[in-house]
Amino acid sequence: MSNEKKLMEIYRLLKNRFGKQNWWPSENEFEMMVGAILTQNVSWNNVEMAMDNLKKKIMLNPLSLKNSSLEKIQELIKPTGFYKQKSKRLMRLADAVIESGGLKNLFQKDNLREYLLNINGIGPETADSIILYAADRPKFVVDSYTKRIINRVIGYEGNYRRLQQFFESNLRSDLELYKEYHALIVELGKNYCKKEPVCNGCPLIEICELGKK
DNA sequence: GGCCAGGTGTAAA
DNA sequence: TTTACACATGGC
Repeated sequence: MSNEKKLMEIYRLLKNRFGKQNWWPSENEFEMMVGAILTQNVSWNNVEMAMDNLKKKIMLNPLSLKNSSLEKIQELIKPTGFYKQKSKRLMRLADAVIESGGLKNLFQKDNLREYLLNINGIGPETADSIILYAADRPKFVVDSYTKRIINRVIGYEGNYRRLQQFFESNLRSDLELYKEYHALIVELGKNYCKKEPVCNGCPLIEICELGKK
């Protein structure tokens, strides 16, 4: 089976099992970006606690963050861990949005990805998540689940760039497909294909090559 | 109590 | 270019 067909078959199986995901879970684009930074190396459950704290203090907008203090932000986002680093990252994000003249202008930059990557604290996954789920542009997001699952199921390995190329060259460039595919991979990763493989009941078991080696 | 979670920056080989 | 390490809280 070609890689193209494997990727679509994996998508079909995941969608059949888990249904439509409707990612990203957020009320607006800025909230989405804040969540993208807060979820770095932390489970979404922790992010929700921090988001609630920020909402209660009406902090989920660029100006409020910029006019706040690092100490105040740190207190509110503590549940997500790495709070000293992440408070600075949120501050830089707010600065970038304001400096760009708002979200519309930010998202319309033709060098959006490079612009985001130049913000200290935004790496490839965070940048691509923002591009896909906030700016609504078809960019395939790769995370640790993606690397592990593709390695186990297809036997393909590589760094971020290589994995992203693998998906983008074997899938049609489709906004909704990319959004749902990444969300479905995360859903699978949370339940199966963990570091110690959980294959019992995995929807990909029939095309997974684990154990054939 | 130990492991893991929707990464990133920095330093060093 | 790759690898090692710090960053930190909450759930199971």
